Formats: sequence, C-alpha cells, structure tokens
Amino acid sequence: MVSLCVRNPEITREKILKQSGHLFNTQGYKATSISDITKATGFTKGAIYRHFENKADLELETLSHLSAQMFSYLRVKIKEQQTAPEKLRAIFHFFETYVSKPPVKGGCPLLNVAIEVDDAHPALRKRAILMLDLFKDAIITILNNGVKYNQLKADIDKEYYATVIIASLEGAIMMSKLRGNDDDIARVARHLTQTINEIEL
Amino acid sequence: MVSLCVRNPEITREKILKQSGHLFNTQGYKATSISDITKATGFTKGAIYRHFENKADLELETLSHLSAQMFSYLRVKIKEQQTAPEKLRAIFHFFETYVSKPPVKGGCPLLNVAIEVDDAHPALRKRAILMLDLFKDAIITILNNGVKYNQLKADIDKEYYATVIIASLEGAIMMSKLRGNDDDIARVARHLTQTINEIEL
DNA sequence: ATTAACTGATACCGATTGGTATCTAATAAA
DNA sequence: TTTATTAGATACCAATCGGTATCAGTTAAT
Repeated sequence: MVSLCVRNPEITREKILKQSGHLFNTQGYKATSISDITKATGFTKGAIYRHFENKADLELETLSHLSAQMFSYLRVKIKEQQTAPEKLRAIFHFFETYVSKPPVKGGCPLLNVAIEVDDAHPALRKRAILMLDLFKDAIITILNNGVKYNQLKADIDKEYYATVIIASLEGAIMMSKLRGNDDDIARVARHLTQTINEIEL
Repeated sequence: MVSLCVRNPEITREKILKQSGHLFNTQGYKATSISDITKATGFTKGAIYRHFENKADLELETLSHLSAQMFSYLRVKIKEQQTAPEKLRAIFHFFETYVSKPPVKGGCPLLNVAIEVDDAHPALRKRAILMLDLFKDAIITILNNGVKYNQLKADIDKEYYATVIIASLEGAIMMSKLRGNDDDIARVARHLTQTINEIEL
C-alpha cells in the first residue's frame, strides 16, 4: 500500500538523486562531497549511505538518472516531428537554447562526465560511453528511417553524420557555456541544419 | 651570472608548472591536491608556496603555461603551410591524432578547463575565455588572409566558420578521448575538410 | 498489541585538504 | 670573507573528506 506518511524511502532516494544530479553536473563528481549533498537535501549521511553503497555507487546511479532525464526531454521533441530531417532539426533546436534555458543545470551531463572521468573511474566511464552510444544510436535510427522512407539520400554514411552532429553540438555547448550565451551553439545549429539540408531529398 | 648549482628557482618554477600542467589536465584542477604536485615534482609544499601565492594562483599560471604550449605546437603546423585552406587542413590534421598521440596528456586544456570552471572560479574562467578567443582569432586571421589572397570565397562568415571548426574539434576530442581511439575525431576532420573545400577558390 | 524490520539521525573514525610558521642551507652582494 | 637574502625542507594547523557503528523512531506484519 502506498503510504502518505512523511517517511518514504523511494521519495528520499529520488530527492537524493535529484540534488546529486544538480551538484555533480554543476560542480563535478569528485568536487562534490557527500556533505554538499546532505546540505542540499536536508538528509544526513546516514540516510544517504543507506540508499547508496558508497560515493562511487551514488555517482553511477546519478549519471543514469541524469541520462534518463535528458533522453526523456529529447525523445519528446523527436517524436513531435514526422520526418527524419524534421526530427534532426528538432534536435538542433533543442540544443539551441541549451545554455540560456538548460534542461538540466550545469551543461550537458554527457560532456561533463566524459571530461571528468579517466582511467581511475572505469565504471563511471563505461556508463558515460553507454550514454554516448545511446545518443549516437538514436541519431543513426533517425537517419536509417530517413533513408528508408526516401527523405534522405540513400548513400549517406550514417555513423559519419551522427558523429559530426554530436561532436558539433557538444563542442558548441562547451563554448556557449563558457561565454554565457547561446551565440556559438546557434551558429553550430545553423551549420548542422545546412549539412542536413544537403542530404535531404 | 647563470649558476650551475642544483638550486635554480627558475627551473624549480618550470618543473612545478610542467607537473601541475600534467596533473591538472589529467585529473582536473580541484581534484589535484598540492600534495599530488609535491609527489610528482619531488619538491615540498614550502617550495611550491614560495613560487605561487596559493592554489588558485598556481591554477592560473598553469593554464597559461598549458595554453602557451598548445599554441606553440599549433603555430608551427600553421606556419608550415602557405595558403589559408592548407593552414586550416593542417589544423585539422594536428587534431586528428590528438588522442593516440596527445601533444599534452589529458586531452585539450581548453575543453577541460571550460567544463570544470563555473561561477565559483571567475579568474580561471576569464583566462579560459581568453584562450578560446586566442584560438578563434587565429582561425579568423587565417580566413581573412584566405579571402585577401583569393584563396577563399569573399562572402564567407568568418566567425561562423571559426565557431564551427572549434566546436567540432573540441566535441570530437571529447568523444575520441572517451572511447580511447581517434575514430570520431577522424570523421570530424573529414567533415571539416569537406566544409573548407566548399569555400575554397 | 507485540514484534520485527527498516529508515534516517548522531557521533565518531583516520586520512587528507589548503595553508603557514619556522628553520637550515645555499646563494649573491659587499 | 663577511653579510644579507632567498630557496626550499620540516612540522604543524584547523577544516573537511569518505565512510561506519550505533541508536532512536517509524513502519508494516503478525
């Protein structure tokens, strides 16, 4: 039975993940202490270490949480459009206001974790690669369907375009976030739109 | 007079900057402790704090050192070529083996510092923006000369191309570094070459 | 109502953090 | 050679780190 009481372990866990997501994505994983999370959530260490084995485990779970959140937002924008070129342009548009109106604070979780992890964090790195694969596969699926339904040229290198799209967007997020405005990402979105127009039928 | 003795403050300072550069660029600025630097250099805290006011000062000086190093490498590759399109393609080629044969370990110092800094590090952020400006200006200068000497189309938006180039390369570095090979950056270099070919005269 | 399980708070641990005061020894200037 | 200055080592500081043992209070099952 669903309880109405104050004490709800699922809500507690969700609260911790939400605040950890914010802190990890803005300050960094290693730079965020458990104490930071206790301050943000109002919970104590005892509560946090009951729901998560250790900090590394919390980092992993938080990244998955952030990833699910991002792709949930993106999936909506993609499904709103009918054709492959429109779906791709919707993705570019989604990122166009990423800095001024960020879906999650602190920039792109994929970019942030990819820069922070090194060989000392194999588990977190593995999950970051999984997140990149997920993004890439989503774009390749759109491209495949575009070819299938005669919306895109048939002889295109899908992996090539997926890589160029992701790299441009992520690099642009870095630049725009550093400068504090959407200008750079707008230019890149314009370029990607142009690139897709060239293979549109 | 130049001394031959063991004790040389300039060499000491240079050693500290070199090792700090390596550590900051691989582990991150905040994640690298002064003790890490003492272990890497063989010097003690006393020595480090004699040459640098505090950790924030060391971070600033180290970023400048890394920046100078990067642009020094890049400048050589640019000056080797005669025309603007060739110079640009030399830049792409320089980044093509960035992950397998990195000029500085830990990836791109600009990308790394841009992701790590937030509003809590205004000084370091300012210097990161300066580094981005330097990179962008270098590309714009090449584009301007290309137009001037009739190597590139006259009506091109230079800021647009500079932004697209930097964003693509930096995003590609992120991807390639995450996966541990040069594949992604090679695809992006191919795309940028194609993009430049289209405006070449 | 009693019991058992679980949630989350408290208080603590050793290790490490950035930073400093002090001291010795090496150097340059006289 | 004497003196003054500086480079770098040593030893320490309070604060914070991730993590844990323990315990009180809440909950659900009996």
